[in-house]
Amino acid sequence: MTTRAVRSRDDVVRTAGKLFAERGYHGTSMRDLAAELGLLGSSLYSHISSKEDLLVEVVEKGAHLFQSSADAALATSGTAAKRLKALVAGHVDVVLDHLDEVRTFLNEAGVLDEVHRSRVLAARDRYEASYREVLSEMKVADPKLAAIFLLSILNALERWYRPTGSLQRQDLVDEILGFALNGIRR
Amino acid sequence: MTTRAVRSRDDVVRTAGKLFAERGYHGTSMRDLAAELGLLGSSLYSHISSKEDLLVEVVEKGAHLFQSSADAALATSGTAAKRLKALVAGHVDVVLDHLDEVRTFLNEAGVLDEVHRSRVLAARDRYEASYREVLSEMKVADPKLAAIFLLSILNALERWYRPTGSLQRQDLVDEILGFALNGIRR
DNA sequence: CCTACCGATCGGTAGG
DNA sequence: CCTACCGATCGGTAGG
Repeated sequence: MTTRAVRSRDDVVRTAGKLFAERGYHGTSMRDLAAELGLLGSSLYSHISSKEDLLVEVVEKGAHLFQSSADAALATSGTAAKRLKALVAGHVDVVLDHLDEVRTFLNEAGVLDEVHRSRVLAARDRYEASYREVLSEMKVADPKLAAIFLLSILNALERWYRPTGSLQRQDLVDEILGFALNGIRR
Repeated sequence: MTTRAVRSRDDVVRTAGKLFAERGYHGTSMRDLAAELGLLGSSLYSHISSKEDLLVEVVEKGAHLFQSSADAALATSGTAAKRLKALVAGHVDVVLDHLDEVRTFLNEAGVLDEVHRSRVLAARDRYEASYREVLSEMKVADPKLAAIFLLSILNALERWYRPTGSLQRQDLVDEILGFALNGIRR
């Protein structure tokens, strides 16, 4: 006899994040998602109410992780340089520990309806403002542009970094900070 | 009487690039594409043979633009620093002048079948190798990582830069080069 | 380039 | 969580 799979709502949301990250929202069907969980498509609707709601939940989880990380980093006592280091280390941790939610947050937010999309854009801007603020404290000439450049490096990690490689997490943080502070002349 | 729209194959490919860039490959239906051209879905098939072929064509156009740009930059005489500047200026030109093909190249290549995807990955690695080579000539400590960081900044332009803003193209190039060479301490 | 289709798949529901 | 569906939309074809 075959056993029926029984899944929690959290299983559904987490697996949705995985598939949205890998194949994109429009590239993932509800039947794909159900199959990944060992269910039939219709069974998903006892856990969630719509595919769109699932995307909202995953993307907002990503947004929340980044904001929590930034809030903690800004609360670090000491110099602004130390807070910048905490911001970068926190960002790296969020990307590497919650890759699916981060990828969905970064790449699929554009699919959301107007209301949710603008909420996500606002969250992103608030997060970026944390970087601008610390960079301002460090008397950087153009904190806005510096924040964009640093976050470009950080957000791109999702596209190339593999934890199985030779570059360890702490080294990665140091390399990014070194590059941001001094460029390639080190 | 209403006039029949008559489109060229190139119109179809260019418009496909626009929609793939904006909504993603899976978020664009052939009827969406046709409507954007003032046609009915079935009319597209006198120009192209499949939706997948359309994606291949747009992505390979993006790959080709970047490679041509790098080849020209590497042919620049003078110092390695000058060649790096040519690489960065060329990349910025490609992104700003061919935004749709670039966005599709960067964000939708993963949708391609195995054969085409690995071809695109190889093209990307060849392009990145141009950066590694020039950075090596400049005696950078870790040319591989420096190339990744610089390209992270360059590829992210697609996500935030608006030509209507106050930052001009040449200033953008200078800012990126300054950041890459010296970091935020300038 | 349009008319008229095709089978397959989509997100989702009713009811058990 | 499954069975049995639903109408809508998908990529694509035949023929003019």
